[in-house]
Amino acid sequence: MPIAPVVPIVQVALPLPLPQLFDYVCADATAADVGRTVRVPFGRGEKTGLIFALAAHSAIAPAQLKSVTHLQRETPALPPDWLALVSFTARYYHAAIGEVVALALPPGLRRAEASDGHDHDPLLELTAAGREALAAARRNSRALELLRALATSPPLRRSALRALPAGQAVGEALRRGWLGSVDGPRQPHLGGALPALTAEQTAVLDRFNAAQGFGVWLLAGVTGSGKTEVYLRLAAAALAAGRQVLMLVPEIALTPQLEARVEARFPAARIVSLHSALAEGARTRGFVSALSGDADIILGTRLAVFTPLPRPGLILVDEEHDASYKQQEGIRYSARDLAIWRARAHDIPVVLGSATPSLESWRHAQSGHYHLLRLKARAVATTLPTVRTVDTRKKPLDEGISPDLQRALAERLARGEQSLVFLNRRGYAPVLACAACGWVSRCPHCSANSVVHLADRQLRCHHCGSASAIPRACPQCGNQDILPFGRGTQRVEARLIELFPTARVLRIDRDAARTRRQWEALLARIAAGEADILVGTQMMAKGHDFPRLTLVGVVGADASLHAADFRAPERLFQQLMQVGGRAGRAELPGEVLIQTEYPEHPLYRHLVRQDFDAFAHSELTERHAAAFPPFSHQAMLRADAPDLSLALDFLHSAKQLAAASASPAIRLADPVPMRLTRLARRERAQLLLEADQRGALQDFLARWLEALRAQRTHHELRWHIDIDPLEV
DNA sequence: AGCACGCCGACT
DNA sequence: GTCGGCGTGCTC
Repeated sequence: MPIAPVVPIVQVALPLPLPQLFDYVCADATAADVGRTVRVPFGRGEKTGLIFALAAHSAIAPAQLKSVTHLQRETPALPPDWLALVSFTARYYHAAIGEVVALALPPGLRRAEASDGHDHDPLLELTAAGREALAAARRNSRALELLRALATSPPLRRSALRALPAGQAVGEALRRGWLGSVDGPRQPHLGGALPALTAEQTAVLDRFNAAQGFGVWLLAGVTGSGKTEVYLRLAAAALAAGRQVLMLVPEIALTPQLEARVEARFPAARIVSLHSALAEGARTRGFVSALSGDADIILGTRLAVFTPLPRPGLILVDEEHDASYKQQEGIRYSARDLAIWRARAHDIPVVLGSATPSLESWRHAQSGHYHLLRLKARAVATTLPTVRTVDTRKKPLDEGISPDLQRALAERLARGEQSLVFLNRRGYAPVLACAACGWVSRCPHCSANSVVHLADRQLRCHHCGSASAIPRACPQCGNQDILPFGRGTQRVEARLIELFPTARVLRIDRDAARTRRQWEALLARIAAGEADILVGTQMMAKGHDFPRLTLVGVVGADASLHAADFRAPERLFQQLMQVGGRAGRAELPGEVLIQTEYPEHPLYRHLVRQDFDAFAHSELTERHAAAFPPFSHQAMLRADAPDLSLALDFLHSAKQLAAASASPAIRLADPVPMRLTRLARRERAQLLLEADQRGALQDFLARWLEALRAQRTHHELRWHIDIDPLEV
């Protein structure tokens, strides 16, 4: 009996919202091709997919199997651990595997062209000897050896320079005298005088260094305590061991300082920066350079968690509590949680850093699942800012500004110091209203008010972006006296200009800093001392140093105090700690004034004492009593449609379907309209699911969602599942 | 998701 | 008599 030749079958993930892999015949495929991209016929067209596995047989009838049209072998294959990360992401967030691939791969690798090989990594230009020399130098993490390797030959030198970030390469070339006396940036200092460590920092590093392999380390350090220095020391050790470092930051646009600091500290390391604002080519080059093992440090936003790391050593997650680690649309993954999963898979440490850890992480640190590292003192010779509340019930407010704040601002002005008035609401006023008939400026597409923007004479919806001119009279009754109610940054700015005519007032919000360039220009003006009083939203809260800023006034924080979301207090505390941390750096002591009508509120009392532990303890006690996360696990089924009833009907039927098969371990809430029910002409509703055990919830969801997907629904209805939702 | 096929209303 | 609405079903 003749033995049938075994034709290899490749199992391919395709960019479709379907859970399964697709089998294709690929005559010359070997195990080494797993993780490579392929061009395959699909339907009547063609698609690019990623080989996830090789198989000898397929469940699909042989006659129906098509053949791979092109197997891309130019770029290195994605390694098995990367495929495992993608598979896990698909499984955990209940997303289609091909869609996770599309999310995780940079645009340049999502298409596999028949090779003309015109797009390539600059490093590939290096000769074999050059690559070896670079790799050896990197393993030893010795800058001089790397430079020696660069200097061996002009072509090698040129290629190697191109492999460095532009500014750094110019600097290096200048140092080496390769460019003569061309004007360029100042020489980056190599190594040089490292900042001295505080006793706390030393203790933290010692504890970390005594451990090895996988571990989650929660680095809880107050603002200014030198968390970044700890990151850099940890990174240095990983680099010295020839390993790669993945460093995640919430928003790279807001952290050019960190980028510069990393580059200055590791001039010989290849640093790749990855974020969604990057051009397609640059993102792809960064990804490939990490994949090929050339990149040493990968600095990026949440999407960088999918960067392949052939020689992983350390993962850092800065500001781990930040909500921007959770994707809020499409596949709603948490980069912080995936970073932890990856660290476990690679058996390497992951460090979560924050001045105000998420209560999830804090609880894990309390229970011993994570190792807690603390930095309680500021690294520079300065005490923490003093924080006090201003009871606004007893004070006359002038456009929201209390006499206390006014006095404090005047003092700073007299001393030539900077102040920040923090108000997390942009625009002039949140609503325009008619006192005669009760008309208010509603967004025509959302269940929200349209915000008055006096600067460009518009009413704008902050949710859908729709805008219209400010009417001169009430559109409903013709009354001429329609008035803006409430206050935004523009209004406070305007009043501050009147109150302090000699002061230079600068507003910093998303309207003033629409682009990264505008934002950097504003930062430069602040740094150059061109502003006395800053009026800013939460943009101002994130990791920037303002050396001359000594006063932070918080206006209108009470609004978040009574929000329905159980995470609202956590967010408010984090935000106020963070913005308060802007006050007082270097040798100037800082002061924080929080205007409130509830000075006795426990949240403010913890804030005044800057006692995160006590705040976390009281919040966790409440969460425990209510069986909220981190004491339970949640998933949210959301639906939206032109009609609310359509969305609610779907959720009700979904709940019925769930009740039929759910174990008592799964708690199903009732379908309810979302807080902002109407958004961009669609009505939204949600159904909350809870369980004490993550596994039970996951098992149930897998079955339930499969059944839900099999159901046909009204064509105008959209739905999605959100695992570990941040907003409930 | 696309993109077919497949049956019922207003037009050259 | 056709063009076209989107309901349903499949894609290795």
